[in-house]
Amino acid sequence: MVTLKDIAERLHISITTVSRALAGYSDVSPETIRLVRNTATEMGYVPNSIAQRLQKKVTDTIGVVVPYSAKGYGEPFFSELLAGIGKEASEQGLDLLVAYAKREKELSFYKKLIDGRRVDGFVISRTLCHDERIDYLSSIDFPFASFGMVENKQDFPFVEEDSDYAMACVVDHLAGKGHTRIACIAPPLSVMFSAVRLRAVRKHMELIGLSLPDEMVCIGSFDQKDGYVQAHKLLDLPHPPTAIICFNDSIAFGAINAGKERGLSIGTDLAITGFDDVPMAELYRPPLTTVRQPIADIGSLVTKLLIKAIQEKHPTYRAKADGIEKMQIILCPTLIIRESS
Amino acid sequence: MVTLKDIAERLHISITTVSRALAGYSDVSPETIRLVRNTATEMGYVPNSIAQRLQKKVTDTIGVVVPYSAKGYGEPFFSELLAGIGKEASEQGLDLLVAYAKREKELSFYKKLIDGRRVDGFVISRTLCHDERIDYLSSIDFPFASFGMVENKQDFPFVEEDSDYAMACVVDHLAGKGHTRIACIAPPLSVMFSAVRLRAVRKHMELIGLSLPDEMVCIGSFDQKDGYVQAHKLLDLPHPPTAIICFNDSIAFGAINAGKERGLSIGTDLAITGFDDVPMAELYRPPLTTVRQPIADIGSLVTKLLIKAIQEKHPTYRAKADGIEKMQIILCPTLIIRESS
DNA sequence: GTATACCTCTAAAATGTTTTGGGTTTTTCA
DNA sequence: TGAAAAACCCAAAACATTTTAGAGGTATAC
Repeated sequence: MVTLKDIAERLHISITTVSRALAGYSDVSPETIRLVRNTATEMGYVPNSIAQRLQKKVTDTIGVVVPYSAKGYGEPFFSELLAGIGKEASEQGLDLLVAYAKREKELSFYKKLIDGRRVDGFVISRTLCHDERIDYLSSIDFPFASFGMVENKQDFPFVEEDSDYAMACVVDHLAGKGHTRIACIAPPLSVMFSAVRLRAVRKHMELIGLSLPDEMVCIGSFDQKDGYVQAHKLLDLPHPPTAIICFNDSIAFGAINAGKERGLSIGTDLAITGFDDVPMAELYRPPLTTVRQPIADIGSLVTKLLIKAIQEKHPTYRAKADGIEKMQIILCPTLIIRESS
Repeated sequence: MVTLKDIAERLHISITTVSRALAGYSDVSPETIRLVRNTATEMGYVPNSIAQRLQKKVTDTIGVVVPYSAKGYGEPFFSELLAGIGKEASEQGLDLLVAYAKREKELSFYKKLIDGRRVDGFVISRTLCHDERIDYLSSIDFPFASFGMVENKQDFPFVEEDSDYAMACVVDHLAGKGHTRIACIAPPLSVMFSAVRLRAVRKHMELIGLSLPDEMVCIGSFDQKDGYVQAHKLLDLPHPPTAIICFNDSIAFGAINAGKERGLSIGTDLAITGFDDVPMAELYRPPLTTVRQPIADIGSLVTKLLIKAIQEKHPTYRAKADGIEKMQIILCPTLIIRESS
């Protein structure tokens, strides 16, 4: 492996000059710069990134901790988000370090990566209303950006969707079809997006004169199986709903299956909506009415926010988040109406 | 941040001794070891992994390059595999570096990560019959392990499923239901698994006296949309098939949709089988008959193979692949019969 | 009583880079 | 012609660790 020293010896100049020539400092003559750069490429020089990192006290790496539970790994949500983050990182010349941690060990992974100086910052997703990751990272002033806000804190970089608007669209759409008994299937309300979406649904139903009684709100998990179970519960009620708002697409797929199993015609007898618009939504039968959130693009956006946050600590940071002004971004999602409603 | 030097100064001993005490060398007295370790934890010492890496010439990081095309990111296949790799890596104390590269830039990402000495080895997946990644890595003797073999080379670590057996099961199952006009929808045959599976299907059909004419073999892409298109093509034939073997689950979902659209009853009029058994397979309507490959577990297994390969270069490597003997592993998949056939 | 082995510790080198703080030569301008 | 300024270059320190090679002392063996 060829090093700066090798180049220096070959050209009979100092290592310093080689380093500065490659970096394009103005106190190196244009000739020398040209000469050094040519020899470097000719000799196949590639900087040793580890040595660079040791010296610069920067890792050029961003971290993502993906939680996993025993029952299953990759929810489509995380893989989409990861792809967006990874794409942006790769384009900016940053490495993406992914750690898979059991839920209960999650925070210790953040600590380990920070203490080992292995990442410059984190992308956080699926925030909780009170999120210990965010509390911890803010408390030690370590750079991060998140997809999702939290209940008690506002002064950190995040991307959030306008749930109020999204749910208003969904409720209006269903009410417009004549539905009055509308139910919800939600993940645990400790999860920020779940709490926010439920609040939004309730608010808009009341606004248009509908009520959302407690038995019409089912709290479960994130996945299809749970959507199936919760939908059956709802349909077992003495006055079952005619429309079910599911807080993500996986849940909605499960709910559709439950409805079908009871011989209901999804879209006419029973309306079902999702949230996210994962690729499968369009291709499911019937195709799912849902709220589009371009998750991969959001991943890129959060990454840009993170880069900006890191830059403020390291003004000479290699990656630049051009065109990013605000530290908090609220996206406006769109309702995609398909046959399930 | 506390360093070895800080500990050494506090205890009035040398940096060397601190280092060796923490590492548990036998030429440090038990007392000193105890003292040093206590002070280290008390002071909150965490080794600077970058400095360690520079010295040890090892990164404790494994790399995965995920290809993406313009139209879509995370196929379920990659996210499952990634989860398995990540889980294993995290358990072994290794970092997982994920790069997202456009197909045409894929090889250059490998080179970049190697030249920048950023990973100790790679996990490769979805091999091609002639795979330039494998050619390159073997040629420079850089450690890797793959999910999938290649046509012209046998002496590298890989995990492969027994396609011959799997396809024999599928063909027997369909033939047992009385199907004689059986078709295939396959990804490009330059992809190793696609070529191998097609060969296996053909072989077993001939073995039981059936033929697989050319018009019954559709070559397309990997995704649902393509499955849909190809299935329509097959059903447009003068003598359409009564069973379609899809070479992965996504393709099968698309084929099911195409069949439904024509008013065919999937499972009775038209049998459809998939491959992989992704979580959605069980939950699709109708549930998909498919070949189970535990992709996440395979990810872990390939990672273990990789660790073993790295160990052979660095006998002192931190991660150990215990219980891994062979360098090539052929897994026996199982046919999961559901309602789609 | 001397040689040997052993136990415990350490100074210095090495890893490959960037930065600091000059140093030397050449150019510019009065 | 002399002084100041500019242009170009470099030695050494620093980053935090591990390894090498050996020092100094005590215990063991003959």
